[in-house]
Amino acid sequence: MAVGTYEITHDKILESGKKLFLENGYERTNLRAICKGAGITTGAFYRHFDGKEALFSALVDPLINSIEHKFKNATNLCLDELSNGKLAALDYVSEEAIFETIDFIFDNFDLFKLLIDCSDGTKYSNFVDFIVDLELDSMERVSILLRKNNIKINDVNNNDLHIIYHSYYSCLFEIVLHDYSKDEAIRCAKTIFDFFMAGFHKVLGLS
Amino acid sequence: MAVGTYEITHDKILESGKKLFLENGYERTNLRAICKGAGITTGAFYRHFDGKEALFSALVDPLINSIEHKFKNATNLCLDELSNGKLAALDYVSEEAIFETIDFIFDNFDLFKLLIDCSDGTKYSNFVDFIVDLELDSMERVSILLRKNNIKINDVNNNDLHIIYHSYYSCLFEIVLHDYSKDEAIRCAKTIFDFFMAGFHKVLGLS
Amino acid sequence: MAVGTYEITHDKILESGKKLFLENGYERTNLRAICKGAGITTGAFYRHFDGKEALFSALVDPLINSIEHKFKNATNLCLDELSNGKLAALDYVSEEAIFETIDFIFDNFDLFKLLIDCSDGTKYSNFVDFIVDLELDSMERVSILLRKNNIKINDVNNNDLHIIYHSYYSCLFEIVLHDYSKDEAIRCAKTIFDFFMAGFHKVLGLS
Amino acid sequence: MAVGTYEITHDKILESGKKLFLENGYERTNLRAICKGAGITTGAFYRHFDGKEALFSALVDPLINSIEHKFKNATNLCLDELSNGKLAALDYVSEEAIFETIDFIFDNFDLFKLLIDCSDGTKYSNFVDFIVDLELDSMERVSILLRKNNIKINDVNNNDLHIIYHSYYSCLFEIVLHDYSKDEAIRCAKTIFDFFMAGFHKVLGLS
DNA sequence: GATGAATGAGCCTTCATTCAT
DNA sequence: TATGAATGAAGGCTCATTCAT
Repeated sequence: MAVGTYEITHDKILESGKKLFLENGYERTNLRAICKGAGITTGAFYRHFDGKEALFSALVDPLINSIEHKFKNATNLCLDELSNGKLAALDYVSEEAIFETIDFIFDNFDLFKLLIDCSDGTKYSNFVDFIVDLELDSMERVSILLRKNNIKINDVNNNDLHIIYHSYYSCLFEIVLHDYSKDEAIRCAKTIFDFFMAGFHKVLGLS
Repeated sequence: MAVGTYEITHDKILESGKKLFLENGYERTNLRAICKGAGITTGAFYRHFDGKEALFSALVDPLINSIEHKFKNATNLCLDELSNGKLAALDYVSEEAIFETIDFIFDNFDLFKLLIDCSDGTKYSNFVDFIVDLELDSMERVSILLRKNNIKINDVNNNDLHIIYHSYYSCLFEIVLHDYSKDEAIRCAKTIFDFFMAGFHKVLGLS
Repeated sequence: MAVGTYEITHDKILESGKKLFLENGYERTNLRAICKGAGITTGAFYRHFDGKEALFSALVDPLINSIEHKFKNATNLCLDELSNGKLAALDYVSEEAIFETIDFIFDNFDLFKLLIDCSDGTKYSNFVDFIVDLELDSMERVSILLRKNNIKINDVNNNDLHIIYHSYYSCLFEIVLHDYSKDEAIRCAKTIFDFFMAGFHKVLGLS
Repeated sequence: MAVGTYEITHDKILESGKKLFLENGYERTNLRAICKGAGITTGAFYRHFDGKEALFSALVDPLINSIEHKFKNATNLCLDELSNGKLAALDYVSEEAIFETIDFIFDNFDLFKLLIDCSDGTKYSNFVDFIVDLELDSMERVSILLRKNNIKINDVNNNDLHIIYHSYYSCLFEIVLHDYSKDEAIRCAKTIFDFFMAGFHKVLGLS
């Protein structure tokens, strides 16, 4: 598969942009620096992206889509199993699931860092809230099914839940962003899993 | 105590700065607007503050100092009591303590919001980490004393603790920043207290 | 009346802008050149005007308002006299009136040139149409009154009238913009008055 | 006559250029858009035209030449007939002639619109003046001959004549540019013919 | 001491044109 | 010969800060 100069430059811009956004944040990064980093002039940039925000989006949108997809799939899987009477699906927030998430974050380390730490001034500045909303949507659909199956689950105020899940995801992201090695991250994840599961059981009233 | 025009102007600048930083964030707020809001000229501004960042510091440093002070006092009190054999001090992260914290945050609502949500681009952008470091310093000194008294407490990796406490404080701040009324905030705090205490007990191995 | 440096600079910008807009047209004039002509930096410019188009508006709006005012007054005067039975008011497009108009255009020579020849790219690019609309509005109100007084006036298609009046006003403006001396302009106006009056009488069926 | 791909591309560029110039005017149209519209690359464009202005010229020059030709022919015809004693030639500004002109403008609608409304920023921006100069040249030659034949014709100042004819042609073009249907345009032309003929007779002193 | 006009470097973006491939 | 990526100068505009008055 031949790769033309367009693709090469395109990637150089993405790379340079990612590097500088990570270093300085979105707003404090200027286009000239990105272009210099990519070895091109500012004029050339606009052949590849519509502007600074578009570059940020190009970096980050694939991850956003991937996350949405993952949530949708996980939820559907969970609902299917519950419909089929397999209550074990409840454990979809299992230790295993967390490790998968850690894996996923590690695989997209830079992009997560971009979204969490460097997105101030873009439409992505509330990324964690976006994730939490996905989670709560999913949770609500699962809860309805659980109650139909006469499984008790505490009725927690939705805003409180939001805050708790915000905390949970922030925490997950912190693991990765703390410059842990992956092994350390996994060890840490175990601790955090214990920590939060205790909380979830307490608050949601899971047995 | 007479208050001269200097002080009046000074306060007006602080107020205008606070208002605009809260609305737009540090970076997207411009000095001219702050001056206009304070009813002064840009030239006059520099008689009061060394620049934009200095204004932000002036707003926020008192709170920072106050927090440092509070931590130091609480820690010393705790250590004193432990030295005197009163182990109940362990409960200093009690429900009551959380309510005190909530109170404190509410009393300094704007400044906390400034530090947490609007400090991007200043040296305060990692405010929560600063808080967590205070907490962990305190904790370490307490732990040492506890172990001397043969009270078992799990040995948790310091970075993991950092992450967990980061999560904890983020969560506390979120309560306030969610535009809850104070009553709602207190109700929410109860939930969150239950949630996190479960986690702390689990991870620290408190009985 | 003291004139501060602000006013001096303000006027210098207006002057420089007018000069360059007249020389190159709105679009081909750049702000840096205007500023250079005014002896200031681009930054200083924005203390005086919100931007390039705002500068153009500042130059031209007083004239626009003045024209609107003139039309309103003339129309009301005419309607009053007609109501009082003074049919001579019909002659408000008299030779005398044209000379007044010529005077007025000469007194605002640069601004008219700006609006007619140099406004491409601004919201004023259809200035002559604006004038014609004022004229036709006025005309319609007068016509209604005339017909009430049983004075016959041909019913000309409104679009045709628009075109004719467009032609008439373009012509008036051309007199001035042709770099005539005022004396020559007045002589020319006489010719043009004869020319157009013949046409108006023919088409409107005035006796 | 075979038409190669070169010719096809050439025409596509002309078409795309015409379309976009008409939509946005010369200056606000950019070459990249023209190329995109023609389905070619910017590089290819320069194989066909020397630049943006050259493209505009290529669109418009044939019409300019055709107009010049028409004027020359009409003048010569008129002069011939006058030489032969056929004074009726004077009527070459007849109703019929106007309709012919209207026809001609309609047949070249886009190009006229280009020259009149969209040529700002090109050397064609004073198209109407160009036409008027042709008319006046012609007129002068006819006038000389008329006077030789002892036919009286008022001696009108040349600049005044320029202004009047400018008005006349602007008006003619307005008919077409007003988005009239052809039938409406012809009706309007009748009105305008009456209007201007009255003026011409008055000013030139034609019987 | 206060004023506020001015600075000047910097920002993002546009575009006719060129030239290595 | 055609491509289209790249140029590079210019555009309008912003803003923390300075300094003559």
